[in-house]
Amino acid sequence: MPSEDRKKNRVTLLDVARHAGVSRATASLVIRKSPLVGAETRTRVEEAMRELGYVYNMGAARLRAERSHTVGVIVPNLTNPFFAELLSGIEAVVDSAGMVVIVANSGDSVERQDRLMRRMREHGVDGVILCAAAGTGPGFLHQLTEHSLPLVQVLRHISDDIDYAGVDYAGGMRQAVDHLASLGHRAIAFAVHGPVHSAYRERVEGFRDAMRSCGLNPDMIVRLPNQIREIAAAAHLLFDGAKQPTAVVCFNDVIALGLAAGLYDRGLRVGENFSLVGFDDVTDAEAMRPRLTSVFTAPVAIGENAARLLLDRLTDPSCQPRRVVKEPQLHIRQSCGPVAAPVS
Amino acid sequence: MPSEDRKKNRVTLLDVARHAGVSRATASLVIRKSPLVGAETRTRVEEAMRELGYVYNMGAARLRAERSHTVGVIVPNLTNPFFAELLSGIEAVVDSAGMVVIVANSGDSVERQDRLMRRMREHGVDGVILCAAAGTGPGFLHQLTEHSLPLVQVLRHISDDIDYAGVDYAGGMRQAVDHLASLGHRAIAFAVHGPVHSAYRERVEGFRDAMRSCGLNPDMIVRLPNQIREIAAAAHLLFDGAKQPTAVVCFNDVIALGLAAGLYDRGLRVGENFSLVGFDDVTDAEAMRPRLTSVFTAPVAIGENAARLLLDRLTDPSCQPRRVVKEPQLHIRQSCGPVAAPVS
DNA sequence: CTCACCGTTTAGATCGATCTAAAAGCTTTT
DNA sequence: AAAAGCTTTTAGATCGATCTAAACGGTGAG
Repeated sequence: MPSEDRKKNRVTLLDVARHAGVSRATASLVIRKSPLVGAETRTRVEEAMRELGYVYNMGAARLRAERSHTVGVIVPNLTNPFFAELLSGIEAVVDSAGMVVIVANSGDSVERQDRLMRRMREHGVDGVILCAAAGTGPGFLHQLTEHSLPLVQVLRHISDDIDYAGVDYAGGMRQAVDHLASLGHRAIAFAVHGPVHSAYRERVEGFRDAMRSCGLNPDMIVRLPNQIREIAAAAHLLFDGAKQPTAVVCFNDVIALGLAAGLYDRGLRVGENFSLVGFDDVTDAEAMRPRLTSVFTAPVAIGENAARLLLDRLTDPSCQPRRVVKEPQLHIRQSCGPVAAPVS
Repeated sequence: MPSEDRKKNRVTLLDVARHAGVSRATASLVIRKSPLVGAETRTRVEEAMRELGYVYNMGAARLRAERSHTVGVIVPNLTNPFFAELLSGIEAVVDSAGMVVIVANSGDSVERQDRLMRRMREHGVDGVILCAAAGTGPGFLHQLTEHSLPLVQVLRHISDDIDYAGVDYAGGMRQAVDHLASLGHRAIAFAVHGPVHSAYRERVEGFRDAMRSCGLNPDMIVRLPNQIREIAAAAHLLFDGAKQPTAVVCFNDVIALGLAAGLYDRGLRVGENFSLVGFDDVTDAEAMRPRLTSVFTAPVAIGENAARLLLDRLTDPSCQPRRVVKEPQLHIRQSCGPVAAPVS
């Protein structure tokens, strides 16, 4: 019977209102669960929505209300499992606040990051969670907040004036070094790779401070290839220096896994005549043999923290900038042992 | 007064037009790179945009043009590195088409998936890439496409009438089984876990078919715990049956890594007296020792395929449903060897 | 009887872009 | 000189919601 062939099948709020015998405004109030509307009217409208199969049009709402129920997330690398877990934590909290996540990958390039940030603003996101690309200056961030775009830094810290959710890398390094020192190790190397950003510097400085406060030489820092598959073959770099390490702290678990493989290839037995500590504690740490002792940095929890920080700021845009820094935790497994005879 | 700034300071297309001495409509044409507008006018408008610091308002544009430049992606698990790579491939293609990705996590629950899909429609996404939660019926998908929502299935195949990007799991299984058979293995188990969905069934059936066509018993299917950390301890399940396997094909690399650890704990030497083939070829396959022989399923490329499929459908919504099925590739490394003396 | 007041409902303006159809400016043809 | 044809520009309607300020019906106080 209803053969009024509308160009679009789209059901609008006006259709719902008419069907329920009220005005557009009232129907709008029902949707937004306003207490202003009478109980009987409410049920009538809700029923009409159901009968017509109405779907809310955020786009129209956002235009008027200047609220998009959308948050942007920019990370430097989506394939890294660590960022995947971070994203997962963010998504969970954002979703439960009834909002959605727009995700983008800066590939650690500031130019791309610039473009993406512009796109985020074009899409009218209510706020952005940013793991800044290496080389991002504080000016870039302040420029955004001055455009009154709520912003949260995650994992990489650029400016004190802007919310930040991250990890106490220095504390994590202290735990790793203390653990190795307590096993008798004195020549401990630090294996790094990847782009240089605030988290990188914090880890390196954290390692050096920890070594110094144990009275050990903090300068055995070994740079490895960025390509994951080249790490194993580069394990020899650990022993190219003057002083021969008996243990190594790794910048992350990717390096730890690569080095474990490379050390195995060189005939060393990790956990017996060489010790290895990872960083991040990805799920593989538990799966490899020997099980990897690693500093757990709880990426999912950090993502949740970042999202909560942003949601808080959305409700009160003028509150003081906050820092939420999570204490990591050393998970001791099998990859470290007492210091053994020096290796040739 | 930053909140007031937001309203007052917002530069609209009208401001740009006035500043350039043209009408709103002309300015709009310039933005959309229409050939209709004169060269001199174009540069004048572009200059005005730059001077005023104009940012495009997608929200307003979408309302009128019914195009949001947004695609939804729903995956069953964000923390799984495999899906992270998939997402990465999708994001790259979508981004280079000038659109953005809204990502959501169904947690393999059809109820959540239902909610998320509704939210996607509320946000007016132009299309959705869906890795359907286990238990999703074809009716759910058809209901969506009948609402004229462009849809692409990825990795899990529910309906033939809807675009699909995935992997030839059966072909991958054939390669894995053939490889083991050529090494002399005749008692080959298949280790599975996780929820049952189309990809699950395809892998299981692929394995069974491959075994049958080698004249081998296809029924040694061993179910392992879903929890990653429990897999290693469950390795004994492989040997609980009547027939003792000399090799195992794994449902994915997560299982392979877990079993490798568990077999090591039982004193078996993978690649020497027991053989192991993984599936997916995550980056860790290369990093573990012995290096894992695994079937590479190219998640990034599949994500790219899915995104391209969706973009094509957006430009021509009425084209025939297509299937893009990628052929996986067996990466032979060190975890398989010739059949050895039966294990006790 | 009027007025103020309450909870509820509504008409009409509004957000910032795009679309449509027509006008304006120019050249070329009749 | 008028008509026709082309390119370029524009006014005004429009998308589907929210916001504002006022109206509405009913009650109780003055």
